Amino acid sequence: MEKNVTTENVRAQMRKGVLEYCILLLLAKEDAYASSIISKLKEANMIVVEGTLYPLLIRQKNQGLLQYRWEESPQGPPRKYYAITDKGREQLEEMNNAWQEIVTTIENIKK
Amino acid sequence: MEKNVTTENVRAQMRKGVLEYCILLLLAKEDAYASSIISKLKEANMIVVEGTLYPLLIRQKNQGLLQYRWEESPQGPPRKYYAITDKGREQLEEMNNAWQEIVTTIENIKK
DNA sequence: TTTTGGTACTTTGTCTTGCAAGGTATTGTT
DNA sequence: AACAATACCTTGCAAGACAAAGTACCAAAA
Repeated sequence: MEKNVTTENVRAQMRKGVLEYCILLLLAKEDAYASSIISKLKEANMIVVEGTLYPLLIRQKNQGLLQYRWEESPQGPPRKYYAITDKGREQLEEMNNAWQEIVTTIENIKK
Repeated sequence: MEKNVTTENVRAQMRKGVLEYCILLLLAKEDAYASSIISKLKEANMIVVEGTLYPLLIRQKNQGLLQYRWEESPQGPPRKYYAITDKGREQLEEMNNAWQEIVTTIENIKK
């Protein structure tokens, strides 16, 4: 079944708006490093690539929503584990509200 | 309770991803001109300004999703009424699916 | 010990898009 | 004529997503 380019664009654009939200949701459950975040999001159908994620993590860290620590990897270079901060959890609550609002708004417009 | 700048940004970003979707949803119900679209979206809590909407309508028209006709206004200059096309309705279906997927994805990530 | 392959992090350049701000045009009222 | 209200449109800037290319580390094979 051909999912044409336009269709992919539609999905991509919608994903953009919730990407930061997804990152915080994931990190609220457990610490993770960039590559593992990409895998997890992929599993959940939310495609992200490195060039998107790395700058995004840095932005969120600079905003004080995240912090990180280096950890040895069983194989390969060390990993930069990100953890959500208290401020990040506050922001996450805002995002939960914002998300709920958007969902409601769409439902209203559909009526 | 102060809704700070950050909070507004969070909402704004989420809205972005679904703006085009909202336009098509509205126009699928009835034809409308730009100013009225802005009012309707505002009512539904989805703030859009002219500088965003006009280029967006033009893009959607250029993609063949919309068409327009001029109509006299009871007062003031003529209005450019936009109507959704068949192609637009196809696209809208895609967007309905995409939206549903995103909602499901978020729910999955929350688990 | 050099090479290869896998893992991970980072940066650069391009393109799209949202938006503030300013502009143009039409009509009716003062 | 001047003004106010309604509409439409454009410009310039900034943010962000992503492809692509680059850097670095480690272990195992050659």
